[in-house]
Amino acid sequence: MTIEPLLKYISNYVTLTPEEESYLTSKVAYRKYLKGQYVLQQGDICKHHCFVISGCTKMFHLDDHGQEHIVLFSIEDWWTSDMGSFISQTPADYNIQCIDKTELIMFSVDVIEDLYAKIPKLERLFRQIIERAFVASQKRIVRSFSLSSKDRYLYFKNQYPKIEQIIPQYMVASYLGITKEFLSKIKAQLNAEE
Amino acid sequence: MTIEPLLKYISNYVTLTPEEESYLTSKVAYRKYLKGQYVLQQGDICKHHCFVISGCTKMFHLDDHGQEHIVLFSIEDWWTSDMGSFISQTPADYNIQCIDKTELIMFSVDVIEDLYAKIPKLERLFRQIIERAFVASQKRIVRSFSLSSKDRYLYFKNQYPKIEQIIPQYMVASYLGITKEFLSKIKAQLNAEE
DNA sequence: AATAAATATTAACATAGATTAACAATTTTA
DNA sequence: TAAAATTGTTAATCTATGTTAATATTTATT
Repeated sequence: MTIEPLLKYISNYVTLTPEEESYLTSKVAYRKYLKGQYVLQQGDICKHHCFVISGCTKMFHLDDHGQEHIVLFSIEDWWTSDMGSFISQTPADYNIQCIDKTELIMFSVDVIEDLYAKIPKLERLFRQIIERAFVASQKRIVRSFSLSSKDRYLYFKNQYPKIEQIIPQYMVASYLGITKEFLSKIKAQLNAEE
Repeated sequence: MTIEPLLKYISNYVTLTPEEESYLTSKVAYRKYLKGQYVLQQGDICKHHCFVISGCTKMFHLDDHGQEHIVLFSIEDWWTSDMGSFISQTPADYNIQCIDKTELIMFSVDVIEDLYAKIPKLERLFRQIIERAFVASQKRIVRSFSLSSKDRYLYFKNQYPKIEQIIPQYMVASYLGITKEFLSKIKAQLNAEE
């Protein structure tokens, strides 16, 4: 069954009864996207919080100069949504686009609220997931101020080796907040070092 | 009563019964700090999640070169803690220091878990608070990549006018990720503009 | 009020990283 | 397999911001 990876993911943190599992399964939506398709566009309302079954998405903001700033990559077992837009149902700041053929499990606002009410364990789990995402986000801010571009690249490489394999290099540059040309230079320099 | 501002803050979001309010009150700790005192030091375990009643704190990371990177200012009605350290009881990445005489309401790990269990409304509220903090943190990452230092300063000034009044300028610079000298230059330039 | 401590400014010079533009390599499509 | 499209590299030049150091201003202490 396609939803299996989500149930397995959840079971790492909390134990659901068979009834709870089938209730959850009955409520969420499964959807396949092709490479290049948008799950969300900046300005639209984010209707779903999504769990990635397979594939890869990027979430990015398009600034006034038409520049893309990648905020988040999501691969299997991770989540994606414009949380700000989702929780207040206001226009999104971010685009979410599939970098590969991607399978998602989608939680609508109503469904997620219903699940919180019916299965409090899930509210607890989602709180903990957000807490960890928040911690990671704050750490990224500190790294962006305290590390050089080279060190941020090395950190990324080390932290997300899987992601580096599957995305083009210019997206890594965007995630790191540098130009693709400068990342090229950094890599050349790293190669020269040994 | 010193805890009143916390109850008032909570009442903006959820309605507690008088029993719940007094249970909450019986569980949390109130503490006064003097200017300069540390609530938490990098490397220690963060024992409390704190609500600011009055005063101001800064949370910052000290990097390998001894440089201070300010992650967060907290004034009245806001929260402070090293969330990563608090939730997993591991050594803190951040220092929390009082910039002024500061009054805090402190939630220990045990207390907060007990409150979540006894008053699920509070778990919901805390989830929502974290969600908003996470959204704000992600937006700050995007600003740090898409805006110039000048524009980040203008954003800060506009967003946190109260904080700018009470802290020295070199801390604003640290929060923005620039040197105090460069912030001076930016301000001189802004003054020259009109 | 006088001194000391903390904070802010200014200017000369240095550098990480951006920009531009041309080209090279790889991947996709015909 | 060839052409087109996408991705990556290199090098010259430019710019935002950092560094250093001297000085000025404000605030706290005696």
